[in-house]
Amino acid sequence: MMRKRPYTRVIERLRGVGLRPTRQRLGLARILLEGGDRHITAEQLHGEAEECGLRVSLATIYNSLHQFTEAGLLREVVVESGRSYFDTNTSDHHHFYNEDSGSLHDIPGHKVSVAALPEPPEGQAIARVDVIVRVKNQEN
Amino acid sequence: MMRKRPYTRVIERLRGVGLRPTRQRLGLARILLEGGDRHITAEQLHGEAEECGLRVSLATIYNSLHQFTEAGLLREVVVESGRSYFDTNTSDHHHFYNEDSGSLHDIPGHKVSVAALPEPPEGQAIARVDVIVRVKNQEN
DNA sequence: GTGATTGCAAATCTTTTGCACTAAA
DNA sequence: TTTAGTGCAAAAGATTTGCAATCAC
Repeated sequence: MMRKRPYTRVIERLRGVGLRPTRQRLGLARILLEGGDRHITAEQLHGEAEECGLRVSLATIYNSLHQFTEAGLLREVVVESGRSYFDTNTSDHHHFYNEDSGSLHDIPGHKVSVAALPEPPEGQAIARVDVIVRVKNQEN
Repeated sequence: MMRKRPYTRVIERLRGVGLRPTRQRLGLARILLEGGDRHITAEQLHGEAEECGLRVSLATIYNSLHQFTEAGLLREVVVESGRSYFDTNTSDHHHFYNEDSGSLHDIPGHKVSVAALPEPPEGQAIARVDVIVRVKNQEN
């Protein structure tokens, strides 16, 4: 009833992190930020954009994913060389990664405790701690 | 004094995991297994092989790295999409990864404790838990 | 011998780049 | 306007593949 300008929230969100809300960024942000938590590759996002009727080149997909990540709207998850996943859940958490299927699932941060980390080498500061629990199907 | 056949140990090691000790595999195994603990890429290993006067194609480097990993002689460490590191230390441990320099350092397994892991999803078993402590140079 | 292994070159796949064109402010 | 953003096509890497030649046993 009150939504005269339906995407106001996403537009504000982009502006808030210093990104001009172009048609492409707006469309991608809606796909990424309005669904629930998910893990997506550049190629998948490209496919979803097309399904939504949004015309975006792969180059722009990559640009946007990196800009969103830099801005803190996404988080990059590296579990497999040669393919990057982007996680729409930016809160403190870790991952289950199934090496057979390639599927990723969140583990809430409070479910894992990493204790007694050693000090990082001189002149370096911890940016993040990633815990990846690699699982396999029991059949194999 | 007693070493009539100098590479016997490496040959046995390869045979032990079911790999025929060819000239290439033997040379690579010596580079990889006889130095201390290290993290190496396919390209780096290729370079070192050449320095040692060992002629090996990149295809064989990749084949060998994967065969050695499968056999438990190496461990693959994924910290960055688009580049694989192979770790000659196969004991229980984790890693510091410097995102500025790309350098990897071991953290002994007993220095980190991961507590209270949730059960993996139905029908799946934990294969390994990787902890990657991402650090950055303080200047940046 | 003969089956495993290798090398080469081409192919594949993901990601990045350069630059002319387009659009947001 | 004018500067940021986009698309395209080409380039760049890393890794894989197909297949004939070679090697270990």
